[in-house]
Amino acid sequence: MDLTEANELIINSLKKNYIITIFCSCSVEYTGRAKSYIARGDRLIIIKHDGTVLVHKPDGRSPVNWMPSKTFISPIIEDEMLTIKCSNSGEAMNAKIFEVYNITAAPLLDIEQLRINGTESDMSNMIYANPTLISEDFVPSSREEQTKYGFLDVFGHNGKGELVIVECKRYTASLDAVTQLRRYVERVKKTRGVKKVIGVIAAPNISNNAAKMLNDWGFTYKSINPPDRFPEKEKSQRKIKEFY
Amino acid sequence: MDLTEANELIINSLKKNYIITIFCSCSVEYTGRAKSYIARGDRLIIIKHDGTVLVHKPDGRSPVNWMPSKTFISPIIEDEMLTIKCSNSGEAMNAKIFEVYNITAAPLLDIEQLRINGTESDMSNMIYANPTLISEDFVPSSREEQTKYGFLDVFGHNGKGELVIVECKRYTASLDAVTQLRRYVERVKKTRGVKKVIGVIAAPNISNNAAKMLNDWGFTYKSINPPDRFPEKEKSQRKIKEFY
DNA sequence: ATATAGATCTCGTCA
DNA sequence: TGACGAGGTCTATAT
Repeated sequence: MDLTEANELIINSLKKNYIITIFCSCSVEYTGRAKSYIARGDRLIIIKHDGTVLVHKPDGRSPVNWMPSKTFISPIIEDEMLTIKCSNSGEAMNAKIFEVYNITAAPLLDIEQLRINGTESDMSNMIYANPTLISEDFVPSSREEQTKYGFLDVFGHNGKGELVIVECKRYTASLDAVTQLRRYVERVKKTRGVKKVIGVIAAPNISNNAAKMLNDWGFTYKSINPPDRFPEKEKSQRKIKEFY
Repeated sequence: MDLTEANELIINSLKKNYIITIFCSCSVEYTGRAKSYIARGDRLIIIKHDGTVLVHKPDGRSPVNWMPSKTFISPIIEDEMLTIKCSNSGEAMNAKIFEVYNITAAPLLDIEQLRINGTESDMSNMIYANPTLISEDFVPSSREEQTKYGFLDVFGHNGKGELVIVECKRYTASLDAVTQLRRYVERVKKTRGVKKVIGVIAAPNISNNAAKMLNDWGFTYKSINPPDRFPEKEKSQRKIKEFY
């Protein structure tokens, strides 16, 4: 397709707030949070009506380059190339198009929103509703709340005056999860001025190193699967006991 | 476009390993790592030759639904709808297409790879090459290495026999950054059997809470801008001294 | 606007 | 293959 023709089509489609897909050969340079460059190759460029721009290689899940919504987009013919100039406050991306194979533009209407479950939030709700998943004596008092101690997945006590903090993870709990729990436990200890706070990791699995660190810090692990997931494969089940 | 015709076009394009874009009205259900559903709306579906599938709403940077590469894709006419059935080990996504506005399919060839700089890795390299950025007496001995102590951004000593660990962050250092540093410091202390290890956060900014935690743990903060970035705005500069 | 933490995170790397 | 950490992460939420 002729580049001048392509340029006009893009400009008209931008005016109409169409979503635009461009099959083309292009190079892309980016400056902003980092700097990047990719030499000429065949790619798919997507321009959305909110100013989002995506550049996709022929494979891979993630765009090789992109600009977030509210980006200012101005296509221009320059040096016999069609350059899509994109900029916002602090970032700039230029896609230099050498050849256009196809342009499609259309208005798309979508007022629906994704409904999802099986998230970490659902997991903490499940635990809140079924506290015996943690222990027989666990009494939850808040869930997923920005308390003055910070954001705690599930917070409560054990009926003996000891506070309990549960940190949920949907997958294998890592060192990060344990340090996170530790941070929460210490904050509550400090704020409440108590010596003992029970810290619990609730996750389907826990990594070897994380389990060791958990043990070092006197926390406990409870194997819990998040709701609405495929059952874990047996081989990936870890036995927490082996670490004690 | 007729759904049967669309179905055949998709099947043929899949056989040829083309990248396929579908402007359509569809609903999408997903089961796997979570469960999700989005009701009928206009969307752009992208199928790549490596088995990646993306479903994009008319706005927003991220796909509303997706399947990773190596997904098995089988389009089928069912109940007067064109369903794109996608599955791999553990996940399944079905896009039920009610109406097709446009299908474009083409072979794209791209052998180029993105070259990028200004990452955290570049930042640790910069510090390694210019140790006085941290302090006058800092002597780095390794950078970004998976040592037996774990992954350390920059590791060295101060010439007085005291070990120094530098954790780099490209943006405002958060509580997470401090807990991470703390984990590294303790690991090195334990492994080397020394009482004192100097922990340093190198970042352009640090959050208020992170600075307090840093102070509590006796670590230090050094304001350093990562290379190849736009200069920080003055207003966003934090004064570390106010926390001490 | 900043801070915080999750995500169907994705992606690379290294043991 | 799992573990670990970065990312131009993105996104939502709370302050």
